[in-house]
Amino acid sequence: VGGAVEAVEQGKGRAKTAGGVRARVRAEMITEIKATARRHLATDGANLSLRAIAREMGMVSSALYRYFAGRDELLTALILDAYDDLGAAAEAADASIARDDVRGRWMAVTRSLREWALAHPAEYALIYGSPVPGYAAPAETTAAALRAIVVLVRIMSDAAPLTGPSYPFSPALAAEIARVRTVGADGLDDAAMARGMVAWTELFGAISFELFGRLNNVVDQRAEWFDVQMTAMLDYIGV
Amino acid sequence: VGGAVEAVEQGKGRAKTAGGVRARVRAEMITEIKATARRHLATDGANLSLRAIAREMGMVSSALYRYFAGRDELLTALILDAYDDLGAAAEAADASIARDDVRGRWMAVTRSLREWALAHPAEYALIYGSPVPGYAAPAETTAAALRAIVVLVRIMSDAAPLTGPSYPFSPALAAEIARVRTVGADGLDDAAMARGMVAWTELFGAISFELFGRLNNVVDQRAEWFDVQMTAMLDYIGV
DNA sequence: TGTACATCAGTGAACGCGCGTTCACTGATGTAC
DNA sequence: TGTACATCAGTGAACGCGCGTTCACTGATGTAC
Repeated sequence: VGGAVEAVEQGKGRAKTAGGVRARVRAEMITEIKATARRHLATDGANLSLRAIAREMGMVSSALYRYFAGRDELLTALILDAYDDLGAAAEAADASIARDDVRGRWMAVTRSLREWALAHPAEYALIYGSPVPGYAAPAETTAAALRAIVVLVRIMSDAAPLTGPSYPFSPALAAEIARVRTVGADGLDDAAMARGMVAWTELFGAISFELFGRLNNVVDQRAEWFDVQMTAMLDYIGV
Repeated sequence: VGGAVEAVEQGKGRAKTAGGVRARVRAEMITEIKATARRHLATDGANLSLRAIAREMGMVSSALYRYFAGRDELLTALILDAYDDLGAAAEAADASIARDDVRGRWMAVTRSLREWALAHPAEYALIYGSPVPGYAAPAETTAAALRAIVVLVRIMSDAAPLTGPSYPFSPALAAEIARVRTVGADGLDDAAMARGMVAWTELFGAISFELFGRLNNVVDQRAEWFDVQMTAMLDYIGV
């Protein structure tokens, strides 16, 4: 398989390289199927129809089974892509700000998450909305969800030590909070990590409220309101 | 119509009262249809099927059209009921605590909202989850959504004056926040109202995280974690 | 009180769609000798 | 380099389902005189 790719690199279009071409065409087909699926997601929600995707691509629905074992596998691929894309947006936003400007990094990252969600509402709903009925997300998806969160945790970690309100936890809850810290924030104490989790909830709560219509007829100045909330969380965390 | 109901009250089962009986049977049918629909919501999500409901009730699907003009009208009825039920739970929780114990009232009400959501996950998803594809919620539903929120706002109002962090708002955002205040919190200033809206976001963000699986493999001590978050919000608001 | 008529609930068939998945197959492309 | 064989993408038909909504209808219940 790896050899086929090398053949493409060396062969410069000669017939011998066709094996590599086949692999590349296959990858492009998968990309196109997912792109078409994403477009359908936008109008039909998670009621993803393989037949509709095939129809739009001008092929017969059974052909899709060459690429995905079924509807659920396609859904899983879309979910993984969405987490990855969201995570990449967060990383790019973080990288664009000077390391020592931790507040600036927090605002840039949270804004980038909001903007990604606004630009990809259906994909956001897929990963942060109500669960798709009849679909059980495989374990790999929960790992993929970490990517964006790690960026946020690192920012907090870079700003440590943090001071702010703390609350008593049972040993069991304290252990769980400590476990969250292992994703990249060893420098934070339990109380700071807990405040970070409060902010995490506020962040996605705010994005979901906006996207799912909870702000309709309530707040129209949405970018500003989002910034207010995220600034409030910064202060609350103690950054 | 009102006369028919009176006839039932007076007639004590005689044949003449059959008109009132018809109206009551009709109301009972509507209740039963909605109850069946709610049960289906739990397994199939918002992909509510009129045929499946009719089948379970032992009737033919077209018979449902005697009671609801179509699928969307049934969905609307379920949404209105859900908001109402949620609001009633909040009001009951609030009423169970001494008036001057504002912190106790806040905790009782927010807990009751979480518990309602856990007991009615599908209905919660219907009103606070991702929008149902192809369904446009009529304006009446946004009014119904207020009931639970008014309870929270009143608690804050009863605790006024509140002190806490404040942020600069544009005049446009300030006007929107002022408008929110009119639902029953005239005693609050803009900054306090904004903090309340932050808490509102955190509250439903926390419930949604728990219900939609975002806490899986992260936090298992959920009731305690919820209390921590809601206590944090109380302090943040300044109650 | 008794009877003629109107209202209403529910039926059953039909229309015109949709779906995921399987299977035997054709024909093109890639591989091994 | 040329040829025989293997791989693979995509087809088209079929299976066995599902759905919302409309419509003419039957038969029971309620109403007006």
